[in-house]
Amino acid sequence: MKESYYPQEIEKKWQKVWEDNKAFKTYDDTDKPKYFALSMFPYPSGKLHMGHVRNYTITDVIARYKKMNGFNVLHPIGWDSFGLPAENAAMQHGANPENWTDENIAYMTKQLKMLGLSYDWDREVTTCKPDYYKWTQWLFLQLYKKGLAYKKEAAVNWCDKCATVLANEQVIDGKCWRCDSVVEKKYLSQWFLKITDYAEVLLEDLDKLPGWGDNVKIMQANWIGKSQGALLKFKVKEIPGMEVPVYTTRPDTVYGITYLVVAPEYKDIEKLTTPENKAAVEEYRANARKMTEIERLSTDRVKTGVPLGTHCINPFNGEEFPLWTADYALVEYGTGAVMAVPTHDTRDFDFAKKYNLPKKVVIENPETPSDCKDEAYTEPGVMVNSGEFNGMSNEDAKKAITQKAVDEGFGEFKTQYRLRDWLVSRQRYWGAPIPVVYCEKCGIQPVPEEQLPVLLPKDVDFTVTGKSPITTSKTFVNTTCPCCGGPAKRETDTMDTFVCSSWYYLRYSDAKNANAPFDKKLVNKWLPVDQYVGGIEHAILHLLYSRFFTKALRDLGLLDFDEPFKNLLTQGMVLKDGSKMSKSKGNTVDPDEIFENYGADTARLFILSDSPPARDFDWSDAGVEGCYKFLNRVWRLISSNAKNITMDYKLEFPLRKDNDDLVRNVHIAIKGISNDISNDFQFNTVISKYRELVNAIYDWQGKKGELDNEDKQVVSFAILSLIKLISPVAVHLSEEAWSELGGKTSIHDEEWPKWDENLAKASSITLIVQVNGKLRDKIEADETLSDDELKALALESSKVKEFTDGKTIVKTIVVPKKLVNIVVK
RNA sequence: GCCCUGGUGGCGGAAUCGGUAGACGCGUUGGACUUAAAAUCCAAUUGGGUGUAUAACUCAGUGCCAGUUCAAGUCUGGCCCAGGGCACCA
Repeated sequence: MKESYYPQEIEKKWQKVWEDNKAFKTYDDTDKPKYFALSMFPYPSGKLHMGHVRNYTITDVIARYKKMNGFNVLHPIGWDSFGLPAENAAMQHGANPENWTDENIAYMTKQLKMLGLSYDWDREVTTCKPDYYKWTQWLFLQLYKKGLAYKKEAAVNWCDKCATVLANEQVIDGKCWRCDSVVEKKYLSQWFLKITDYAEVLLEDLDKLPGWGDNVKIMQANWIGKSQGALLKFKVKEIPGMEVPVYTTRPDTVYGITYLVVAPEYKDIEKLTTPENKAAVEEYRANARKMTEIERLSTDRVKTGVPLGTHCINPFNGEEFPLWTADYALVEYGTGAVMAVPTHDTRDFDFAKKYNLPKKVVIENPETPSDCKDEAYTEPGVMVNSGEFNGMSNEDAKKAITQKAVDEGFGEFKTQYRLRDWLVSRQRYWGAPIPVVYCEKCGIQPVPEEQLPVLLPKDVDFTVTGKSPITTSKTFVNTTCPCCGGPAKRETDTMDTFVCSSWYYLRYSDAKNANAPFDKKLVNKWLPVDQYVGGIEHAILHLLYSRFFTKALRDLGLLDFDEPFKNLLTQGMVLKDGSKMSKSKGNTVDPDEIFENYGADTARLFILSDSPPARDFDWSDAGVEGCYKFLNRVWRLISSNAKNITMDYKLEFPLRKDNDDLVRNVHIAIKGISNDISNDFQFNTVISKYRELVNAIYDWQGKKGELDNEDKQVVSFAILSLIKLISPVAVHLSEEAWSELGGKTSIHDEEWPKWDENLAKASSITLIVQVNGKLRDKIEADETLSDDELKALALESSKVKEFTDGKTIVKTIVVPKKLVNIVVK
């Protein structure tokens, strides 16, 4: 065995062996329990960044650990390879998005292999390949048949720079998630997936996910935004037969309504406007249209509005109140109309104050009644000025008032969600074509399944601006109607890439299936994913869409489970100098350089070492250096002992004290490391424990001269255990060392070491002695001593006596085998 | 404004149930080895104080203020700060 560590050479050597042997291929039929470990698959942007390295290393260590613990592990990888960057690159360089993508995949594949990741490459999936997107299209058609995909004209988010529409989930603070440009509203006819049908179950089933962090679950719950209230209908005084319905969560405040607001885009607004008010209303609406979403939704903007001239009648008390339009009412939520109660809603209060609209208190705290002159009263209280409901608590009144509305026919109980349907069409080339055609006679026609895939055309001009490159194809658009055989036009929109990524994890169970997206038996065998690892940025987007897909496909009978990801680990970001690594800041670290200078094992060790996986990780060059030194230290420990180590060692108890202590340290390490991995994958403390074990072996060795037979058995046990423990992280070093020491098979086929509970603790205990809760002495004691004996031992201590002399002992607390606290006065 | 997460040495962080605060590492300082350097190894490293200064001892200390307890980084109440999410959602 060579004396010094030479990572570049051994890493290359073993990577080739593993590839040639298909060392990490997963077979479907074994008796072992299954374990599906999955990283969120990458977009092939060009090169791996450190966030990828962190993500894939975490999952790889988990996969390897589970394999050593007897699981049949599925650990695949693939490419989320449709999307705008490829198309933009093509436009800039006159290239083809497909070539650009293929080159990136080839390069990144090489990097993944250099990292020593244990993927089953036979299950690789690539969403931009026809053998994959055929099934994306097929699934779209199944959703269409079920009424879960539909086309409608709606106000949608438009990003001018990306020249496409966006889903609500892709608009962050009124800006495009990808390019940060301000998003506009446009009225367009677009394809939607009916995720709102699943709003309730998507919310409820969050409770079935104890293996997800609360932060993610809360974010999803907020996004779904369930609220319960009432739908109330108000007759319009001036227009017989016309009603304005409003949704409210505060039916208890109906007696306090003093006006009603409709959104500027409200569908009946023109009917509700009197001729005298028409000009002012038109002008107000025109201004509202001009505003960006950001301006419009800013909460610190002064609220504005204009009256329509008409009035509604409050069915509860017969009062009349005016109708206004104001842009603080949102057309997309509820009915687009709001009943305004300035006394008990802060927004209505602001508006009423500005326009001098009346206020009427209907809820009061009896102890501190407020006239609501200075601010709205939004706390619970007792009903006043509310007819038959006076004296009731406002919480009870919500129900009672709604019930009255139900009984008298002007309202109903209503549950409202903020979640909107998922807009999936994109006016771009590089995506899965939406498989429908438009026929003048027959209307929208799905492409027959046997004609799938609808292939992306190649005769495309990528340099066009203002329209999707796909529309420049001479061969794509014109087709025949599958229904009447007459001329028809293909849909030129492609699908949001998030559609492709909403089912890729299912495809891994049966990646090569040419007859179906996946076999039902196989998908039910491997799924749900046991451990999913990825960035928090997908807390809503990908994770919500995937949950929706899984439930929809279950309802289509394609699979039998209802949640795709049993456990979710959201890893923190990789930072450098306290801020996120980015090209624009110039603080990136190139993984290739790290592999070249230190090797993949160092990179893997370091990326796991300093922070727990869920927390942000600050990259430091000194830290990498430290990990490299540690691996050298491990290597030297092994190589300098190579001649003393036998694979078939035997420990014969009792051992001499120093040897017994080393064996104990090994068991303590096995136990600690196993527990840390089981407990939320705390790899940072796992690595501390590697170091402690290595230090312990060095210390032991430092006190020895020539090793006798017992020493050799003990050091064999210690070092071979160390190699196993470190093998999921230092995958190459451990393989090389194992092989050099005479291992017949791969270290990665070994079993995880087990600990003996009796040996996984120190041979004696350190008794902590406190006086009045303060540490005064530590005494080495035999662990068999009883509580009384420990107490006596503590009282004998001279240090304790200094603090107890001349005082009365009030009581003594003994924590068995650990601590004695003497309370004195 | 609402919700979530966090706040521990110079730094990253550790600390099953409330029971030795600061594991492990980075950095720093001193030393050994060397002609020298690198590498390696050894030692010190929360702050203040007493001190025979290489010993030994002592007080304070986990964002702030209270509380519960024999005992609080850990539990309770009230604040402050940082990061993240949502936000005119009626």
